[in-house]
Amino acid sequence: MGTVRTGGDRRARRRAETKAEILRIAVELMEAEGVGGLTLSAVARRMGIQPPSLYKYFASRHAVFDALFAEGQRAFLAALREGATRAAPGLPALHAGVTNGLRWGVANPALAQLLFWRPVPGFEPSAEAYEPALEAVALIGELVEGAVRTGELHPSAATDEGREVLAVLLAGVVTQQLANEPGVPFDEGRFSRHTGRLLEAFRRSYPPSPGRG
Amino acid sequence: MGTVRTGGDRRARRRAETKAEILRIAVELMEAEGVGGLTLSAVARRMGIQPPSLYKYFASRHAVFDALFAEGQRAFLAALREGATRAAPGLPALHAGVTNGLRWGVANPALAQLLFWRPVPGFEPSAEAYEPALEAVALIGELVEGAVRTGELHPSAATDEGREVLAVLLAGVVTQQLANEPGVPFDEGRFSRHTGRLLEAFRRSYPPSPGRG
DNA sequence: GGCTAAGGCTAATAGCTATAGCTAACGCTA
DNA sequence: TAGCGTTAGCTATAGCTATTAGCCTTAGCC
Repeated sequence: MGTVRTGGDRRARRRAETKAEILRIAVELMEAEGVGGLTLSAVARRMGIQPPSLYKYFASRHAVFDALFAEGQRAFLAALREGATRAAPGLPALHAGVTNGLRWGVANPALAQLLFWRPVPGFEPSAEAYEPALEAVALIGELVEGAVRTGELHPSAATDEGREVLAVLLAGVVTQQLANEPGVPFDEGRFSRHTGRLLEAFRRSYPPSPGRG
Repeated sequence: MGTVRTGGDRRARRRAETKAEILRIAVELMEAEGVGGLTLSAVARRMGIQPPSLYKYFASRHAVFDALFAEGQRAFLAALREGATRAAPGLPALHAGVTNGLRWGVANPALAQLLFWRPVPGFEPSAEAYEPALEAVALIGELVEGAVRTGELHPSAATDEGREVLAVLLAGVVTQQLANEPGVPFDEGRFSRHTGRLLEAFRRSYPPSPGRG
């Protein structure tokens, strides 16, 4: 069927640029109107084209959300990684990674809501989009294990239990901050400013020498 | 301008019943389709009437959400109170109240999402609907103060900081449980089952005799 | 028992997603 | 550089949605 396209350089680049522009505008609108309030019509208006033209780039509104979910997961994972590698291995890396992840979440409320809540009825991320989420979970697990290896946390921190408790803390910070003080930066947030305190409580819940907690 | 209706017994009761039925069906649909996915058309279909007829009972879709928000807040507050009064004053009351509140949240996912997240674009609860939320915050504050008075928590727990940290823990449990394991009951939830552990961590963060934590 | 208002209806508007099918021009390939 | 296929736009349309306007019947209060 037809010629196999090997080159397609310029066209492919234009197409990728347009897709990126659609996603960029979508995020802007989601931050203004709410994640579930995104309409393709509004995106098209902003771009100066007609709504059906968007379907040349994304198969459906859900496909746009899926691309945003994937983009968000990758960015969140990158934030975790970047924070973790900036600090010394062990507890400092865990602390810095998680804090940088939360910082990203507060700075990117629309994408963060897409990742942590279920704001779009009927939307479920595809397996590909969800893959970096698994990586993020794995990375956090490794960071906890690192702190166990350095003797800063009890080994029981690196179990399902420990990871789940940590996940609750992270989700709690992002949720409260985004739900109650949208737009307020991380360092000034009435809830996000307790991140350090909460991680400290986590540490104290898994003291390296058992029996002293 | 017309006659002032003082009686209106039967009519008023029928009307109240119909409004309650609308809200009941709305909750059912929200649990099935997602909170933001509620449509008045679906409610009307389920009731066997035409969509415009619903406007005799609620001024708009947002008004339905407002009524649900108010109902949810009252129920959540009641759950907190009921749990708290069942246990001994002090830390047990705080523990029991908060746990019962979370239990309500997990058992009522649609209403809980409406209270804790922002799932409906453009919807902001009215002042009346929000009033019980302030009461709930006040009640939790009183429970913390109670535990301070009994010497089970450090006085600093009864500050904005302590209340905010507690709020993060509660929001975290509900968020993770509802987002990742919808439908799973409280006692079996991968996240909700850590409620006790998290409250214990909170307690340990505010030990009565300072300097030992 | 009569009148009023409640509570249903249909019709119509405007906005949404999504599909179908048309057309012009972009840019790859020969 | 000429040709041609694909792309990326368009309009029209179907089938949803919320919401308003206006009609009409009947329940039930006084």
